[in-house]
Amino acid sequence: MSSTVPVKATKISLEIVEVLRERNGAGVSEVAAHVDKPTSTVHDHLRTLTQEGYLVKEDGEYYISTRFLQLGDQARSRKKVFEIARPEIVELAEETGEHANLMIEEHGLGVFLYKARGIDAVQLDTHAGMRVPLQTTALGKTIMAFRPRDEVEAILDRHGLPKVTESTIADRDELFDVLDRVAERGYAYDDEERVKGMRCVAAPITDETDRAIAAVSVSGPKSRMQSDRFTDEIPERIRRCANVVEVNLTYS
Amino acid sequence: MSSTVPVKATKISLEIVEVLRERNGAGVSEVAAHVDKPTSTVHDHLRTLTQEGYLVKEDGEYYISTRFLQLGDQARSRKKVFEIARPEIVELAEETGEHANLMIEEHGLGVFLYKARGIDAVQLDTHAGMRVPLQTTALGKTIMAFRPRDEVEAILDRHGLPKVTESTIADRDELFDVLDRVAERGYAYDDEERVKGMRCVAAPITDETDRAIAAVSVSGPKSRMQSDRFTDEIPERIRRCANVVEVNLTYS
DNA sequence: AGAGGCCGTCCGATAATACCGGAACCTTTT
DNA sequence: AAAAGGTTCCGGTATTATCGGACGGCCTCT
Repeated sequence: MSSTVPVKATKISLEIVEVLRERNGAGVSEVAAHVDKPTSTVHDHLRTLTQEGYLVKEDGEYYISTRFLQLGDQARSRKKVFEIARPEIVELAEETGEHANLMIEEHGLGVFLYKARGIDAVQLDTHAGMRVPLQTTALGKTIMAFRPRDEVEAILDRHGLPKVTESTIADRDELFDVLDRVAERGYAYDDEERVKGMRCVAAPITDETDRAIAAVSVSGPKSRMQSDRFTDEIPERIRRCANVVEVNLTYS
Repeated sequence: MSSTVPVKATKISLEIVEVLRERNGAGVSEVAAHVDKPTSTVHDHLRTLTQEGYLVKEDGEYYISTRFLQLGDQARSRKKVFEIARPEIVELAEETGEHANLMIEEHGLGVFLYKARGIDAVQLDTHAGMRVPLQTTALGKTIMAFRPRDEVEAILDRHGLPKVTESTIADRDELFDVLDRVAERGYAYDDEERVKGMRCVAAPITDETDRAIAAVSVSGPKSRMQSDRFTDEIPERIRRCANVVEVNLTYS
């Protein structure tokens, strides 16, 4: 479980940063409790990270600093698919009035690269950079559906199939059945599998070899995601979006 | 110079990340040359950071991963001023057609929190999270102008007054003269002090005690930033924007 | 106002481990 | 084919991260 790394001190620092993110700021002993280390050790790390400018200390609590903004921004901008897909995602959100998202896979997890909000979009817990198990979203499922089977198996071995809501797919065989259908159809659904009351349609963005490099989606409340709109209109619109991005990717 | 920290290994890891950011990806020996450490050591750190998901390795080169996106996003969203100012900044950009920016101070440096592009906006090197010495921008100058003098002195002691272009203020007394005028007037100018050919107007966002917590600006090419527009119209518009944000900040 | 508890910070000894040289390995070049 | 340049692996050693303990500040409760 606790994978061994060459530089343990770095790992601890990163774990501390992660705790600060989860808790949205914390004091020394609070962090210490969560990483299971003495306060003196945690204090050493917090001090180091603060001195280097990666944390800020505000009235006794440590917080993530905006130093990470530059890093995150660069990591994202490096992805050609982001730069090309962004305007299309914005348009998708405007036309549908719902949330439109862009996801990539990284280290076996789904990463929300970008999110645009349409006029009717409900408040949602997704935010840029969020990581989720691939099989819990329509986005992730389309990505898996357009990847070689052994690669998908390797990802599942690494991250398992955690159950997020009652409807999350938790069985490996069942998942592969679903993926087969997604591959045939060309788009995937998510019916309250990650968030209760929310439905989602996603289509892959593939390269020349038909391998998924990203996925786009539209998601909204179940009440609005029904009948023709859910089964034809939106899938059609999303596939068109994905296609435009694919074409623009090849000419750049 | 090389400040001493409690956990040196963490510092080295962070330096390596910084090198990868600057170079936008690099191999082991390339990084090793820049941090002045043997390749074996650098390799240990790169391996650790990659295993923990903060870097990705693509055909022999290491890159910053989108893991940082989540961290940066959270650091920014935590700032009330960002959430409140963002829509105003967008409007500012739309109305003027130029670049509109939001800056805060962190660890004695100016941090671009948000940037909106108007229809006429020229391509610029600013991006979210970018850090600059305060005195090199109109934004930074307004922030300093609305901070107590001893605090400004401390910042200057820490970061000095690096010269970026020929017109950058490099003298401490001269800077304080400028800051005094800015404090009187309520807004600051930047005439090619950071980027050749670019002019900028900025106004502070202050709290109840008249201390600057952020600054907003509009920047554009010298050709369009002249006469009345530069001396009255834009300053007036920016101050109004800053004011709206200030009011909204107190009621939240 | 005083006492007690909690939390953050500092210090120093020691055991752990980060560091680095060197060797093996892989890939590309000539 | 072999050399060059890069990356990865390995293990000894000296550095250093770690952690217990002590100090001091702050808030709370009596």
